[in-house]
Amino acid sequence: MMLTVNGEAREFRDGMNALDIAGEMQGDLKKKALIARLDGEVISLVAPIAGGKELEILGFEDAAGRHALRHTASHVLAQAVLRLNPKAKLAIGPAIDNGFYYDFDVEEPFTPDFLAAVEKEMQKIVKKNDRLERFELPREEAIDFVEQQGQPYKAELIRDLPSDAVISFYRQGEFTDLCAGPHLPSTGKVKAFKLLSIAGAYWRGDEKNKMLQRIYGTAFFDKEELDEYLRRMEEAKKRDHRRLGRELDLFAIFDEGPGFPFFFPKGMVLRNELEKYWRELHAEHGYVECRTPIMLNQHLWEESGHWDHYKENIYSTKIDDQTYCLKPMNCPGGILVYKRKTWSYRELPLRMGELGIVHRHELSGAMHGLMRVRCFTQDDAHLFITPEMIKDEVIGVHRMDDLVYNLFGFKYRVELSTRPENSMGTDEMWEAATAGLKGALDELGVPYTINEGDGAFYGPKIDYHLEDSIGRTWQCGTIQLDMNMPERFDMSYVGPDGEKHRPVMLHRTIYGSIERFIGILTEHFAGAFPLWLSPVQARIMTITNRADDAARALEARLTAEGMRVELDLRNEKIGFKIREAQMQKTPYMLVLGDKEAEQGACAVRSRKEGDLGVMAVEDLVRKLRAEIDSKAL
RNA sequence: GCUGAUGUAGCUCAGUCGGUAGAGCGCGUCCUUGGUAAGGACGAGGUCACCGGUUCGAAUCCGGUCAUCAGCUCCA
Repeated sequence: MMLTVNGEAREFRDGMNALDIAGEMQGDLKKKALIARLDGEVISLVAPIAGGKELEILGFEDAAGRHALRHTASHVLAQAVLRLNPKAKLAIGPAIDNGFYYDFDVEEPFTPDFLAAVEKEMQKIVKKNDRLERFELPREEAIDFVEQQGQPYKAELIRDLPSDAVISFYRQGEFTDLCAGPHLPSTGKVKAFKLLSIAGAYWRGDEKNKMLQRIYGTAFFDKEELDEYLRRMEEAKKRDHRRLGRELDLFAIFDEGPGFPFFFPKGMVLRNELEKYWRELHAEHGYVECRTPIMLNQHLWEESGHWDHYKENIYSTKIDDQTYCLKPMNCPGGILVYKRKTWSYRELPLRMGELGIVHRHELSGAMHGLMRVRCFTQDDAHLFITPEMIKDEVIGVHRMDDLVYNLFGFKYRVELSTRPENSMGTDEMWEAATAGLKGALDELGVPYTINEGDGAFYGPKIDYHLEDSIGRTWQCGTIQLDMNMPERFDMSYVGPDGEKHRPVMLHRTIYGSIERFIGILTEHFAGAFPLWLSPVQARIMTITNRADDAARALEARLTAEGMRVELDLRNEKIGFKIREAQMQKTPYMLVLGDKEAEQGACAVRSRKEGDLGVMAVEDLVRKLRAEIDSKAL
């Protein structure tokens, strides 16, 4: 059998699998090379390989290798659970980004003690180092096989596979699981693993289904990697915005208002700076701004379709026999602003922004610090455009998104969300709208994934996702193309032909919500915000009270420049004052002793670079001014 | 909303078998006037989340409620 291995043609015996081949090649391969790719696709090492194919032997460092490791770890987990609880029903157990999980249907929920016992049992399985063997069964035999094992969820999975699907199983010791692979060759390779948590999860991710018990874990090829990962997770917890919000005195959420965040004076500086930048940016890009009421008559929400599609999330109250709703979205208000007059095509595009406060009654379990709240400010905008303008306007909005995310040094991921089940409008509208967004993304050459059925009820959308400190992603920016609201509200503009035409609406945000964005920013910078955003930009501290007057003069000078300065005249040692300012992530610490007071200078310390030496006050002002104005990171 | 865990001082946490609470940091007063990440002494501060039950007696045991955390579902 001729096979091209790692780009080189080689002769092998018929019936060999990737593992055998890797074994024969041991001489020129690293011991770790145990994952393979066949004709570009990652395969199980124990799958048989025919001649005339391209085989690439990969190292464990490869992402596919880690994926196989974690998938094998999830099988070991399931095997261990079955040993301790033979009645457990297995659902699914995939590898995920940083680990793996397995879902079980059990009579009694798992306890932390059980988790520890499972981990011990897993160690036994790893020690035994059983080989994983792959085999295939025809559909009916496969169903019989899993039913004999008392695994109804597996039978359901097989029944839902397409009729031409290959149904494969992996066996290790006494345990066999339905699985497409690939896997590591034996359980002994799962050396460094840890079970992390227990959680509930609905069967097939549908809340109408039974809630199963999920065990999360992670696995690495060696102990050092695992320890390093666990250490990084611990470190990441220190960046948690809920913790930093309290430590840096920025914001908090109290029991008295679940999901309703409070912003303290320092947190308000962040908000105000973000809003100030937002207004400047939008003015530059041809936007105007409006403001619409927080509370509006229910009739408006019925007309917009929100009442039909979103009422579980709407807060409402009766006023003089009429029901009023706290707005969950800004668009109907914006539409009323649009409809106040007749528009000419000459006036379009109309780009109208609004920092709009919305209230949504989110499920209690969904709340998460500032990331998921019940009251937030969207940096919203509605673009009223002609159909011909769609592509250019979407591209224009994307460029603003890109500009803003780059300003903060964010990496972002783009998703295109298509028509959901519970939506309004015609197929034609949805197709046209989706094609419009797609066309813009393709023209921009932006990589994106498609999120089937996740659009807004009135139109498809492009979403921008940003990462938090532990790698969870949150949707921030969005561009939603809407041909439904203009129809429902009978909106129009007068075209060159003197006739009325239907405009198209673009709903969009860049920050998404000021609250969520501040949460992401706080974690991204670990509280050490760039100078232009820092709630306190400099802290002036004296060595003895003989420098107090000079310190006050310096404070006055910097304040006159519009800089945010704190004064620390306390009778404390300079080391202590520095420590506190450093822990508060103060960008600049300005130290004044006898020397500096005499010279009209100050000793400058940067939180990043440490002591920068003595600087004349006017030089300092210029330095800070330049850094603030450049919005440098 | 669902599954599990948690709730003690402003913060981080002890509190054994049921006998009405403790530390460190922070805060206040005083001493110390010092050169780039913690100077010292003394002091104040708690309806042990809330409601109910068991008990002679509950931070502790039981039930309920609320909130938080990790997920699921849903979403900016």
